[in-house]
Amino acid sequence: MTRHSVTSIDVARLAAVSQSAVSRTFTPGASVAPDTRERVLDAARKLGYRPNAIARTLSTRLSRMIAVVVSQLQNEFYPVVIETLSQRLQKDGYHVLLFITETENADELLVELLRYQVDGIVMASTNLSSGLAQQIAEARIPVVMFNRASRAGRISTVSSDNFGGGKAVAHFLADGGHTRVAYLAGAEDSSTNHDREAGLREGLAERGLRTVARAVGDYDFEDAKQATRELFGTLVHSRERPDALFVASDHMAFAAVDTLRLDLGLRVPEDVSVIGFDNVPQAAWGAYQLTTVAQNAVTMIEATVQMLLQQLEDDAVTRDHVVIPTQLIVRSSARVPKPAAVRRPAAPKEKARR
Amino acid sequence: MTRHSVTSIDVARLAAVSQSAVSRTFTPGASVAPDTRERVLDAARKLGYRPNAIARTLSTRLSRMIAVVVSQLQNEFYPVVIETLSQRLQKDGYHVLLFITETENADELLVELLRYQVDGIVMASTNLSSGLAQQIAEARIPVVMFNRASRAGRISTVSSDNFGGGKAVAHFLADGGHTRVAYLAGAEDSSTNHDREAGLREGLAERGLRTVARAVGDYDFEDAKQATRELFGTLVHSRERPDALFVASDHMAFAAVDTLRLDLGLRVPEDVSVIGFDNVPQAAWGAYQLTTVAQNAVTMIEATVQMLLQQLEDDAVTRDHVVIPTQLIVRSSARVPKPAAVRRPAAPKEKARR
DNA sequence: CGCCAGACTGCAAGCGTATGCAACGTGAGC
DNA sequence: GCTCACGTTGCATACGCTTGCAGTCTGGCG
Repeated sequence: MTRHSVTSIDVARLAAVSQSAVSRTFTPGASVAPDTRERVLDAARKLGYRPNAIARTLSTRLSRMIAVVVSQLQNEFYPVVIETLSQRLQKDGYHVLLFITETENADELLVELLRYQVDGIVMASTNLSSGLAQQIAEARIPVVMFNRASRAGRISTVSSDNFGGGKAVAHFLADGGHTRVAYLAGAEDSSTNHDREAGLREGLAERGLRTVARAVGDYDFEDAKQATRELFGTLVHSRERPDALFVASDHMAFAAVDTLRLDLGLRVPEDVSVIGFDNVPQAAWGAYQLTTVAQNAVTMIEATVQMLLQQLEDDAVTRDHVVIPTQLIVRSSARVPKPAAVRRPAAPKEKARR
Repeated sequence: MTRHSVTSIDVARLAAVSQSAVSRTFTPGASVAPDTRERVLDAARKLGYRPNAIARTLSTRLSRMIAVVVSQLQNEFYPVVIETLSQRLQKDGYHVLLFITETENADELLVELLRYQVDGIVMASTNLSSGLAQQIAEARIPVVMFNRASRAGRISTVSSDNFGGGKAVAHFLADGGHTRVAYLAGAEDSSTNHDREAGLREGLAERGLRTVARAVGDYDFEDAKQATRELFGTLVHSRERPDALFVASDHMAFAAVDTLRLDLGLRVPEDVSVIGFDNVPQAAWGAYQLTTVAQNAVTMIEATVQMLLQQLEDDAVTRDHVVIPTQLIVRSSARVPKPAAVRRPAAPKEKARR
């Protein structure tokens, strides 16, 4: 009465071979004579045999499962990431054990997760205490931090060129004639937020400008609305009102645009230019047409998977930091520099996307 | 040199007890004397011992893993579902093995998945061949179809009252004085699409109306744009142009609104009322303010998990069909019936949501 | 004081597969 | 015809844990 109790032994019996032979026919690269293999496959088909991956894991110490830890699923960027990553891993025969954590610090979850003998871990927008990072390194299980730089230095990371992206925004805004740039920050303790802001500041500085205001949206939609009100609320009719807003994520940028238009009665981009970060699918939606910095999710994921697989292959935990270039996608939520006003070679224009 | 080679035997040795004792201290409800338990926990802590869930699974035949199969991750509804479901299952100590499939028919994936001895399966917006459904039933592993009615009758389902939702839309539109209602369909072979459309038709019929046009968007954004052009393209200036459009999902509705406004120069809702289905977070965004039929994801998931856990507990595969009520969320993408014009008790108004 | 129930504990047999090792058979090469 | 390499096979053990069973020990009760 147990679930699916057809084992390799049953198959062996029916095929009149040893259990080893059955195991071998299901192990790529093992030595089996063609006709016994046929006999085994026949028997397996007749009995509805499916190799037990759990038992195999126990024996080989390889589960072919990769843990993916994500927070921030409300951010439209992450569904795309999960989808792409999952399919990419499936292509290589790996399976995704998904963990969603509300908190950024996922230690307890991770401990739970390690029990499952996952072959590797991808942490997307999640941090790891250095203590646990240490433990994991000792357990020799490869980890890649996706879209986060680690504080615990021993861990590999894949991220976008957040600094460069911020800088590109600064140049674009400056070239567009904006002089009062505000920044709507994400989570203060995240490397993404930090780098994007630093890039913005440096880029502005290069043009003799600096940010005139700043508020924190914590990568949250509602918080971003509130932050936008903080930034603009009292200045709607003032000359001191910012004329541009760089938002640390598209997700928050939508909130900002809504608030500017509907709560505060400002026009985007006529009164305020808004630029986001991520280039989520919704940024292309007609009502927002968000100018934004694209993260190349596919490339980032490819790099992530490569790093992971490499480590698995070598059976060695290494450390590496890959930075993927970003690209400014120009739509219409921010005033576009007039060709004459461009002081540098034009910013890259939006490429065709499907 | 193996990964994490601390086993219960190591702990037993250090604590000077039998390996069984170690196992028992990590098995809730097992009989262990308080002081040996202490000794074991001490030793475990010293060695960094973590019970091996794989070995436990092999022994108990319970993996505490639930497979979740999803397609359509671009539809904003599913990230919400995955997040909620994942956290709900985590709460009960289950883990999510995630499979993303582009095709609606996920047979090959499922086979792969069954090797992992998952305790249960949730299929979200995915169909199962009846052959495989049969196999799974024989393997006695519980399955719940989420947001899909099964063709293979032996499987439990949880879905919204799609028919009722469609009907509510029909009444709302009719009461709003619309007379030329068009339908933008999802995937033709999906129960959701079928039921929503049937509800719409019946609701309209009750008001002496019927749909005047229909196109298929296949639950896809780009396809929905194209479908919208088909429906309105040649009729923009015609009196025969539909004055209302019911779209089978919010995801497609955004595409429809964009197309109507930007490609075709029509106003929403002044020229055309648009109503969606799902009530995804983006429906509340200022630029769309989509009137839509809410699916109560939390309730649906709770029902799903209950059905699953119940079956696991009873160790029996049962079949049940739960239908969760839907609710019309009135925003401003569709003309609202004037109080005087309402022929029935007013449609439920939008509730406060956070 | 003897007896027994009950709480602990350890032993050992699984759970289903992988794989090193030795045995076997075959054909090639001489 | 003999030897030997090599491809194939089966045996037996290991992977790390759970759990039925039987034994030990304790305290309570008559």
